[in-house]
Amino acid sequence: MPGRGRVPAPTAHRLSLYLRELERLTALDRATVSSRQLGAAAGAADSQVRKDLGIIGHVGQPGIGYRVPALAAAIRSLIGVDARWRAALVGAGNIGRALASYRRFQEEGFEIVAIFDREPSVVGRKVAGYTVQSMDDLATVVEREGVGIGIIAVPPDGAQAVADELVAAGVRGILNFAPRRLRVGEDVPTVDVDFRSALERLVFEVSQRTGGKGT
Amino acid sequence: MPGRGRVPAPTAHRLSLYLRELERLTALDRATVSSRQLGAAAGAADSQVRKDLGIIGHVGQPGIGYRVPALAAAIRSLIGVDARWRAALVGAGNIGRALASYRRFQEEGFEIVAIFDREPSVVGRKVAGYTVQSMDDLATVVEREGVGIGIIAVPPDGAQAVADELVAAGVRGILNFAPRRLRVGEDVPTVDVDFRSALERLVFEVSQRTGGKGT
DNA sequence: GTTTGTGAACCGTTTCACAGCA
DNA sequence: TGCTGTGAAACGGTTCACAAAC
Repeated sequence: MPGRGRVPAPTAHRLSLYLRELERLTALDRATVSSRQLGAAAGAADSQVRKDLGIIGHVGQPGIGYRVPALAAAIRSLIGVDARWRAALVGAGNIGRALASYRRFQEEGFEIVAIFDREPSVVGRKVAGYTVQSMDDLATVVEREGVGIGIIAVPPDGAQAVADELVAAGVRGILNFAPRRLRVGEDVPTVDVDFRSALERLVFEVSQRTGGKGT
Repeated sequence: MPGRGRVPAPTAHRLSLYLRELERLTALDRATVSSRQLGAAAGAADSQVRKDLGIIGHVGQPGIGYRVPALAAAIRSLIGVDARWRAALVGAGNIGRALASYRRFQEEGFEIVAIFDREPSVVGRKVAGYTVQSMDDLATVVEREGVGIGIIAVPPDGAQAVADELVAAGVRGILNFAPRRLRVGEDVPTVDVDFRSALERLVFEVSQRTGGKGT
């Protein structure tokens, strides 16, 4: 597997979408896919798909396409989801509870091993089968359980403090659901998921498209 | 307000982040911001911020910066969130329930007016103060309540059918939480929010950064 | 001195086009 | 014929640099 060079961010995002489609095709017992089909599922041109997959190496067969299981395995290996990842979730509010119950994570090699909350009245409560723990135990649990990823699902004002604690505890990456940009070291990647921003982007598109506003 | 030209997608996204920061500054009673401050809050260069805000017109004052309330109002107007937007939520599962309870939406001019679910056993149940309605009533409610936005929070296999029904009912844009690309008409914009894809992007970054996988 | 607004240069991704292979 | 792999061209967003304004 050659091509250990820099992978552009847009490509990384699309690889994830290709994998999603490959898993669907696996369930349907399809043996091969063309770059065109893959592109349709990810909203990309076929030439784009071939460029993206080029970083993996020569995995396609001219005239045939890509072998579904082999390509899925190659992408998983490249992304790093062929290994198991253990995550700590901070925040037992609405979003935190939904994430804790979200089956799809577990199915894909991600495992939430513990839930934390700053609020004393919430600590000790049962949430989706987990007992909410105190932030005081964060560092201990991260080390003992070998947690690699922190998930932040707390209100914006508390997000930075939680991020600092997660980094100090030894987490290697953060998934942030709080609508606030986190300041962390260069060596700790952060990915933001912001519902409101997504909704605003949508409303903007709608307004541009139809001119009118509201409703 | 000139500059009614095409707005690049990355710019639209950043405008939303600028607005987020402007609201924070408003709460702090700050009168002005510089492009540098705004950039820090959105992860962009100061020159980038000035270019982005350039589409609004001459809103900044050299030597001073941008007036917080005026800029916030200008961005809101540009995005279209100065008007109220009514949304219909489809899917009363984990994510749907979290979204229904998510206060931040309501605060910002977005209002979920009804929740629907295909599952008969769920219809009629109370969720976050709403009574879950049958999909049969979708078109009626969309028209009667003047719903402009559809939110999809159902499993992937049902997403496309729901999208079709929403479009047929007259929705003007779709916020999609299902991990599946939707095929809808060009005139109905779609914005995807995909947790798993976000997690995979994060894991990829971590793997690249540290070389190692897992944990 | 500080900070905006903007044309120009820069850079990286996307698209094109076609040779090569099944 | 169908489809991949890949240089080369095209495109569009980002960064630079500086004149103008406060």
